[in-house]
Amino acid sequence: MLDMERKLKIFKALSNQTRFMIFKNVFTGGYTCSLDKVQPGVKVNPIATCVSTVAEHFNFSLPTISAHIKELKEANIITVEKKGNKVYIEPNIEIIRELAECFQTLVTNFDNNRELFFGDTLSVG
Amino acid sequence: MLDMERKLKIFKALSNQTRFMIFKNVFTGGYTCSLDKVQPGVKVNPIATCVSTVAEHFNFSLPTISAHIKELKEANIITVEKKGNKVYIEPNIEIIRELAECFQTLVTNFDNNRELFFGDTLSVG
DNA sequence: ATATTACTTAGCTATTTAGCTAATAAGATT
DNA sequence: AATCTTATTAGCTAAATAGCTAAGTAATAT
Repeated sequence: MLDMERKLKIFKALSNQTRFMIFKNVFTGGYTCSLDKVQPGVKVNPIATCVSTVAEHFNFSLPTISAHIKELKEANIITVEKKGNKVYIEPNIEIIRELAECFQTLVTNFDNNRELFFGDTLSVG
Repeated sequence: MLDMERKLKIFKALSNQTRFMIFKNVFTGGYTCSLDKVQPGVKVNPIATCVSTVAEHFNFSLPTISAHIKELKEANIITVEKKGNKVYIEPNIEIIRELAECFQTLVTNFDNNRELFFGDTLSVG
């Protein structure tokens, strides 16, 4: 389970527009890093593979993007893997899955408690 | 649907420990504001009903807590209602529900895309 | 009418953040 | 070996943030 500290880090990481966009970019851009393992040579959506490639999509300096990626990594919502010269980036889907579950649990518990207390359901306006 | 700006505000609101704890407090503390409407006089879990009551649970000044509550409100994850002297606070469950759905969609799409591309499923290690 | 309660606003300070450039490190290429 | 590519680190600045106290507003109670 994600403890509070981890959640705070994730929220902080995603609270900045630049980092949010980088995350989106990494998440939707492709998983060349994975692909390399499975089908070497196959290149799809090479948008978000490495730091400088990500940086090309932003009007910020490479060190700025690098620092943001570091923060996303420390929040554990992306993983990075150095291969030779480059740092390959992947979304950490398991953490996002956990986060989704956290929010879902919150909502479900709320609904259940409400039903228990008031004896109504959400469908009843 | 929550656009990026709204999401950024929510993440920012939840990225600070004090605000996170206030949110937790409000979320789990009780919904006296709602109860007042339904069953006037019934008091349950009066922990998070109003600003000063929330503030009692923190070692920060009332203005500090007030400002945090304002930010949670502007992120739209709580609602506030002034009744006479007091400001009653409730969690905005619908926004949390939307957020849960966003994350769930992200995860589901990821899994589907992966299956489409690689022809495997998550259960296959 | 006055005092009290509940909350917000104003104005301040210390700290953190997000950006930059320049310098450094470490592979890859020639 | 020398150079180029990729990325990080260091050191800087402007702006934002999170806390505070004091003062102000508005409703309630005396």
